Amino acid sequence: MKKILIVDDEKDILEFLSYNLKKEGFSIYTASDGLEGLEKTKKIKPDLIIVDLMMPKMNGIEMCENIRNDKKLSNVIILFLTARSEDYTQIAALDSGADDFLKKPIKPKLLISKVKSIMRRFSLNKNLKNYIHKDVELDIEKYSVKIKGDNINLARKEFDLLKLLINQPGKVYTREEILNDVWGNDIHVVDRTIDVHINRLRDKLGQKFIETIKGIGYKICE
Amino acid sequence: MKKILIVDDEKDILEFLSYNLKKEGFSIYTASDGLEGLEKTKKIKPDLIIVDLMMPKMNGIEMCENIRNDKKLSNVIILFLTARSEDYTQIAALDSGADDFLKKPIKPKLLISKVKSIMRRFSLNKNLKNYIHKDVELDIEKYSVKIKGDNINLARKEFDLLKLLINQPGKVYTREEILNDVWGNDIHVVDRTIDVHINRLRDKLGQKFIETIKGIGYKICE
DNA sequence: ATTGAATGTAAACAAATTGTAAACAAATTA
DNA sequence: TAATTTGTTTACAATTTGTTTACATTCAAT
Repeated sequence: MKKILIVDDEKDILEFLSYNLKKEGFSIYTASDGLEGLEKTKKIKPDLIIVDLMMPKMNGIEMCENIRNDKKLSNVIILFLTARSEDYTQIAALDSGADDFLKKPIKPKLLISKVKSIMRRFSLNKNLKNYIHKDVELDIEKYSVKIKGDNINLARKEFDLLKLLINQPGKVYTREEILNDVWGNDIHVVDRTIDVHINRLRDKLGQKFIETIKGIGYKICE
Repeated sequence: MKKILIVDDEKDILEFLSYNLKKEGFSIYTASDGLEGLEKTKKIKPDLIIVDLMMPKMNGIEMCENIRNDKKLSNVIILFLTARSEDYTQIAALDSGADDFLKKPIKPKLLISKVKSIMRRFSLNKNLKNYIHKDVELDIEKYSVKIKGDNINLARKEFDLLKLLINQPGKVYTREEILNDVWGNDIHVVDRTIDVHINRLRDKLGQKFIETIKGIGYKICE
């Protein structure tokens, strides 16, 4: 399910947006200033961020620039929320890396329509994703994995497994989740097979990269 | 160079947009109604289409739907031009597959900014005429390939295959992608045929130019 | 410390994928 | 038409990848 982070200091707007987007089946997260927004972005890794231009602590443009400068977050789509319609503001925002605009007052239908449109556009390019965690860098499109900049070779299952785990470092993935995601629909393998692949990943990525949670599953160390 | 097709029935606007976008180094093509726009889209395969909502013969929304329903054209970006700002118009347009809006009156700076922003997001280099990677040089129009300046002879299928792969060195192309792109619509070949052509390309370009990603496909080494 | 279940790990085996040469078919050119 | 080039299929070898198994080790609960 697509995750949307909404960042605004006005509670009314947060609630209004949350309500309307939840109704459409998105997972909604909120933050009330730029700093919090930045933190949550790192933590949650939303697909889309809707952010108010004018906020205390860190405004939308600064937040946007921060996000765009972080390789790990560079895939997210950013939608600006603004009452202002002056050109210079729009240009400043575009240069900071925003993908689109929503002007206040926001009308629900238009909101949904825009969000869906931009999501659709995004899903066309979804293979461009990169994951970076510690020394390990994963490029989905190139099917390549680097450690400290050096390419290493992973077999397909190893790659898929790593791709899943690195999606959310720190999160424990159960054997069931792993089987469902990496092996797919009709699973005809013993679940010890996972252990073997984890073992091979450890050989290649270092012993401390993946942690075992006994009785549950595996996770990538934060 | 990026190609932009502008479709509008008002001459003033065509000229205004052409002037401003040419100045930025884009190749500009124009059409004055939806039908002509559709034809030129098929012929020119622009990177971006700027199209007026209200036009004679075929309006922007119809044209947009036609384009989105054509698989070969579905990658093009569509930017709507509208004087109206009523929500229902925008929604209809977004649903028909438009990617963004420009509202009249258009301000030059905002126009350039938006076009560049949207181009950046879709920078896939699809319609380039020449590709150069390492020692290999490809001229699409001449159908010729040079290695270190010396011409070599590639069969048509080999050329098409190389053209696809060299589009994005480093990106892995799956067998499916390759079949769809090189063999086209009704594919009547076994996918091992790809391997044979890859093999022949390797004989001609050197063994290290194309890399196999086992279980996935092939890519050109960066 | 003991116990037992869970996990680590190496090795054996099975399955899948690709490289490659050769044969043949189809298309193109002389 | 014949000769040549190009495209496709096939078969088999080589290699890589995936899975299972067996035994060793670890860890947490008792």
